[in-house]
Formats: sequence, structure tokens, C-alpha cells
Amino acid sequence: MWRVLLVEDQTIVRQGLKVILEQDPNIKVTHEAENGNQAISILEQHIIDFVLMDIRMPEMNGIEATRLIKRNWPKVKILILTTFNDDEYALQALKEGANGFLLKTSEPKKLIEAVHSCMNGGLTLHDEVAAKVMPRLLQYSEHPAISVELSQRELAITKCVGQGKTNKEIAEELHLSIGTVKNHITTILHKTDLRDRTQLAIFALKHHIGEQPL
Amino acid sequence: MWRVLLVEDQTIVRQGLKVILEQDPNIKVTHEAENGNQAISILEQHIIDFVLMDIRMPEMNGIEATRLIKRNWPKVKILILTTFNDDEYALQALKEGANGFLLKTSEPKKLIEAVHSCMNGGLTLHDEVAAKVMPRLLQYSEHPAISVELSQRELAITKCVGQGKTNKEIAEELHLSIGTVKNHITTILHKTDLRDRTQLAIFALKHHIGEQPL
DNA sequence: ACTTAAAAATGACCTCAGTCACTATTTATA
DNA sequence: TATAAATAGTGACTGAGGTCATTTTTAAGT
Repeated sequence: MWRVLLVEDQTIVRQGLKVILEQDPNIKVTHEAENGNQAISILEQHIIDFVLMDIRMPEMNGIEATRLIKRNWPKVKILILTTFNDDEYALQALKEGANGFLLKTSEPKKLIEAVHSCMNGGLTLHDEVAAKVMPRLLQYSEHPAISVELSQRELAITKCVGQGKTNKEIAEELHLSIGTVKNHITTILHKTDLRDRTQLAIFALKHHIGEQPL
Repeated sequence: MWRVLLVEDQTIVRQGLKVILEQDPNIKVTHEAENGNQAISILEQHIIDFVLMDIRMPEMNGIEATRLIKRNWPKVKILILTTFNDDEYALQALKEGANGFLLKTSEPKKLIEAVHSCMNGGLTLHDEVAAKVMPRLLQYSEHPAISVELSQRELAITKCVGQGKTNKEIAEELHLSIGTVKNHITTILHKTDLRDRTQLAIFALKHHIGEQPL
């Protein structure tokens, strides 16, 4: 039996949600709150497994509340339920650790499925929201292909430059002389058609050199 | 009526999918292919609205096929259907423009819903896949809060440094003297507790200075 | 065995970056 | 009004960054 906290400022909507959720025998709406502040104090006093949260609320909004809840009760699952197909909100909420994002236009059955999914470690995204959010996220994860061949040493040095290290620090880390590091950098700059170490650092970050490829 | 192409190497699975899909009156499985190559040649000869694609196939896999299809027929919707809850595949497929990603463990009804969602511009992600993929994507989109106050000028200069410009170039762009640019950079480096322009460039990229906030 | 390329190193050389001190104007706020 | 902060500038100094020529060793490929 999951103890659910409803956070929603409109009483009628709250009542409706309660009726829908309690059609499922696993769900028991044990508490209700009208805003983020109330939600926090309920969490401080009672054991809650799941929070169903509206975004736009007076006092403290859903994003803020999500942050605070996830900070203090990381195990509590949070599903965001909102009227607006707003990718900005969705992204913020997910960053704060929300376990799902549904629109109020969804069917009741979807809502219950989403609760189950959340409780089982899933993350339910409303299809339309996902379609808006994913392109933006994917754009950040793109690493342009490296068009030039860099040797292992050169990659190691490029990585260091991308971490903001000086030639001296790089020399020490790789057990080389400063002159050698300089020479390598000259070679790298020629190969990559870049001008100086700053541009090389930018190159390293954009190509995620030194990280696990996504 | 949506004309659907099934791409799946196992005949039995293909048959099963066809039966499931055609329970929906809007869906007509007009063509079938055993691998990516066959899929491409079918698309070249017939009008297709929707492709349901397996990932692991002989000859040409689903990712590759997705790329080629989206390149040549960008309007065709593609839903990936796979046995494996593999976030690596999911990410690649989505990058190539796939309109959804479902596991074969999903219920038949979900599959049909996903087709509808795709055709209406949605993007259906299997909950478990989403739970794996989203944290990785969000990590890239994180911009740590800027802990120091930078003035407008300082932000403008930081942005330029993050684009790999020299002091001279910055001076010209902002109609300042080189000396002034240097002075600003000294101030910025003090405020941000950084050492040189390379570290500042890294700072600028990590904080996405000069971009629209996500 | 011969060739090619990566890797390592040295020294000379020059430029740009960054610091510092000091000045001056504008703007906002206590 | 006085004070602080942002903005803009100059000149002098130091050092790190980057280039180039040249050498040596090692490893891989034909």
C-alpha cells in the first residue's frame, strides 16, 4: 500500500484526483496539501511514499517543492501533474529529480499507470512533453565527430588543456618536460586548425574529450 | 489510414506485430522487411507513413536504418521496438530522430497507443528506458549556478573568451581598448577565482554563458 | 632491413596574456 | 551630496604560451 500525498491548490481537482487514484487498491491518499509549504510540513510529520504535485501553486510552486523534497527525502517519488504542456517546466522539474511528468488531459488510467511506473523505478513522460523536451536535451549531448587523428599522448594533453591546466602541470602529470608539452600542443593546434590553448580547451569540452562517450 | 512498414528479422514476431497493429482500424501494415536494406528499398518504391523497427537485425541494424530513413524521408515516423532495455541504443536511436522507443515486453495496447502518439507528433518512451536515459541527458544540460556577480560588460567579455577570441578581437567587437579588456579579465579572474583565460573559457562553457538558458 | 611516425627533449626566440598602479567619467544609491 | 561601483583608459613589467630547428629513441609496418 503506497501512502500518497496530493499537492494541488484547487480543492475540486484534488477531490477528483483522490477518487481516481483510490480506484487502485495499492494507492491510499493519506494526506493533501494546497501548496509546497504545506507539503513539506506534512512530509516532516508523516511517512509518505509518493507525491502527486501540481506545478502552479501559490506560496511555493511545484518546482521549488520538488527540489526541497528530493533534497530531504530522496526516496519519495514525485509525479508532476500540470495543465500546461510547458517544456520549460518539465525540464526544470526533471532536473530537480521528478519521477514523471503528466498533463491533466491524460486519461485516469494513464495516471494510475504512471504511479505504478514511478514506484517501480520508471519515469513516465507525457508523449507531447517528451517530444518537446527530448530535442533540446539531445542537442546538448551531441559531440561533433573529431575530424582529425590525435595520438594517445595528444589526446591526453588535450584533455588536460580542457581541464584548464598549465603546461607545467601537464608536464608533471604526464612525466614530461615543459618543452615537450609545448611541442605537442603546437602539433595539436596545427592538426585541429586552432590558434591557442583556449580554443583547444573549448574544442576538448565540445568533443567531450576525456569523458566516457555518451 | 496509416501505411505501416514492419522491419523485423524474425518472421514469427513480425506476424504477431501485424496481428496486433491491425486490430486498430487506422493502421494497415502494407509492407514488411527483414532488415534495414530491405526497408530502404521499400521506402523508395512505396509511400509509407510509419515504420516499426527492431534494433538488432542482420545486414543493416535499426539505428543505421533510422538515420537513413530520417535523412531521406524526414516525415516518416519511426518507432523503435526492441527486446533489450538498453539505454545506449535508445539514446542513439533518438539522436537519429526516432519518434519513440518501446520494449517488446510492453502490452499490445501500449504499442497501438504509441503509434497514435507518434502520428500526432508525440514521442513515446518506455518508462524504464526513460528512467535510464533522462539522468544522462540532464547531466549534460546542467549549468551550475554562477556563484559570483558579474557585470554586463564582464559577462560579455566572458562570453567572448568562451568563444576563443583574443583580447584584440574582443576589444574590436566591444569597441574597447586592449588594455581595458585586460583589466576586465583580471577583475573577472579574481571574482571567479580562476587563473587564466583558458579556465575562464571552460567556466563560460560550463555555465552556458552567452546562450539562452535551458 | 628499411621506412615512417610517435614520442621525448633542448634552446632560442617572440608575442600575448595578465598584473598592478593610477586616473577619470558615469551612474546609482544611501 | 557623498560614496561606491561599473566603465574606460594608459603604461610598464613579468611570465607563460607558442614556434621553430634539430636530435634521439622506440615502435610499427612493408
